[in-house]
Amino acid sequence: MTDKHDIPAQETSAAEVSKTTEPGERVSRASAVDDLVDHIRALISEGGLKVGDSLPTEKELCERFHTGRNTVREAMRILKTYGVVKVRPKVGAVIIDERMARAFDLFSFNTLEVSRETFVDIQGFRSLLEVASFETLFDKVTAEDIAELHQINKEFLNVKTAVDASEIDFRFHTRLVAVMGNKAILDVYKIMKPVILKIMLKAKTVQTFSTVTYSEHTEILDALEKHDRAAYQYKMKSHLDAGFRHFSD
Amino acid sequence: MTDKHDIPAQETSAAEVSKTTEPGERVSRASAVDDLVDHIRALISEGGLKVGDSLPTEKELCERFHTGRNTVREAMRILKTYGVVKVRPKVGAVIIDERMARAFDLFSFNTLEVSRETFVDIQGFRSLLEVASFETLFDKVTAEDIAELHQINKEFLNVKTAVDASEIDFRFHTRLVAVMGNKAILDVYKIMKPVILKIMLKAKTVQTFSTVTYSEHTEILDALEKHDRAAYQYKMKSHLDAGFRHFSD
DNA sequence: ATTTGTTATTTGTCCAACAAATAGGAACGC
DNA sequence: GCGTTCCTATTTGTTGGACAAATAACAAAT
Repeated sequence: MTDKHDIPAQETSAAEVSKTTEPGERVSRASAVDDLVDHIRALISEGGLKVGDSLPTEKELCERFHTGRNTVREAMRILKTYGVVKVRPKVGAVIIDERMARAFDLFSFNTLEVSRETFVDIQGFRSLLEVASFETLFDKVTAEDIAELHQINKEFLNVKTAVDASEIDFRFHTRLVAVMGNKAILDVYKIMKPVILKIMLKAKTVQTFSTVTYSEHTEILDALEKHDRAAYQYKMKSHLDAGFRHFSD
Repeated sequence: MTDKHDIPAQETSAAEVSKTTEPGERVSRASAVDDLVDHIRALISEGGLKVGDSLPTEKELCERFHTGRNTVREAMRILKTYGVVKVRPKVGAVIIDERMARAFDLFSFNTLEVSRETFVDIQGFRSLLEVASFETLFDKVTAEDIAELHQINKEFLNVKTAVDASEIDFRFHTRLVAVMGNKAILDVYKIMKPVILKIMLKAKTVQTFSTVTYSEHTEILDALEKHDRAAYQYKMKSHLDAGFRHFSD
């Protein structure tokens, strides 16, 4: 159920009427808190507020949107959790942008194991971004890209822990995705980082990284450099599929 | 390791003491809400709770952790925002794992004033998700998918405004992406909705929707049904490229 | 068996009060 | 003038209580 505010859902039909009968007031379909979050977001966008600017105080928000302070506080709690505002007593709420950090926090949350479905979906996504994208990749890749990728790959050879190795592995794949020159795709890839790291770690030991992974990467780069579509697709696909071998649950 | 949800707040010096002096009670450095979030997280991991299991009611949490209900509610609001629990009246809080969707949400905050670069990137992304994905699409598509897609497409014929038409257009493409059965991909597609709608609206009038767009969709579906790769890629690619024709800025 | 209505429980919202933190100014001393 | 200390007003943090809204579980009626 789409109980969240992730879907704008215009729904301009003014069927029900606001109880407060304030002229020009929006009709609320969702909860008061979710409505308020939308209002505050609008306040930020339409007011052109930037990082460092202040939001109105809780009391002012209560008055402006005709709502209780607890509702305001729950809305602010959402924005705080999103990493969009930072609140301190007396000084109030100032706008920040720590969303990327928050995205990573979500999965360092050890309380919940990442589900197998999420793993499967993410690997499918990667397959699209790294295998099926070969057309764009071949189109845009430069000699500098290849050189940098080789550079990153070399770091496998003198790495100590599996965690460090998985970081390098991720850097390699991120750099590859970056070749496409598409910021939206790159951002999405970065958001998936925590899960991708878990996949990489689960599948490999340090030895594996410095031998198998290293040579697979090399083969992938060779195919990329030669614009050998069949080879690239085959190598990259089996490279990604390797992440699944160590799944049992 | 960012220990807190808000501000790390290093300050490990245990200068202050708990005022309640309850024996065995933890000394709280952070806020009551953050403490409670930690407690609930501990409750989840130590209790081995999985997706689908229920958490105690708000009242029980109040009693168990000696805190007020508003504090409990703010803590639950954090967990809800993390996508870790889903709360419904009467039923209470049930553990879920929607963290990936929430992570993608974070990044969907800038919907106002999209730059041309963003437009280009999003269209490139769509091209990957809808054109380059043909392998997966052909693999997973069913007769029901095709039927539903035709159903959605038919709605173009009796639509009044361009805004309504663009909604249908988006539904069509979303349903197509859903064929892949990958939740992560679908979530990403959904957060791109505001930008995609703008692209669709900018490129078309109502007439265009009910004629050109409708027939292009039909051709795409035919190619999809026949598993005609070349035709599908060509039709879909030119369909998406059409969105660019009306750009001038 | 299905529908309809009732009830008890749980979450949603609002209010009022007080505690804790602190920015900003006042008073003071040098 | 300049810095320090103290005070105060403002703002957020927490709690408890009250009522509304939603709804699962059950009972009653058809």
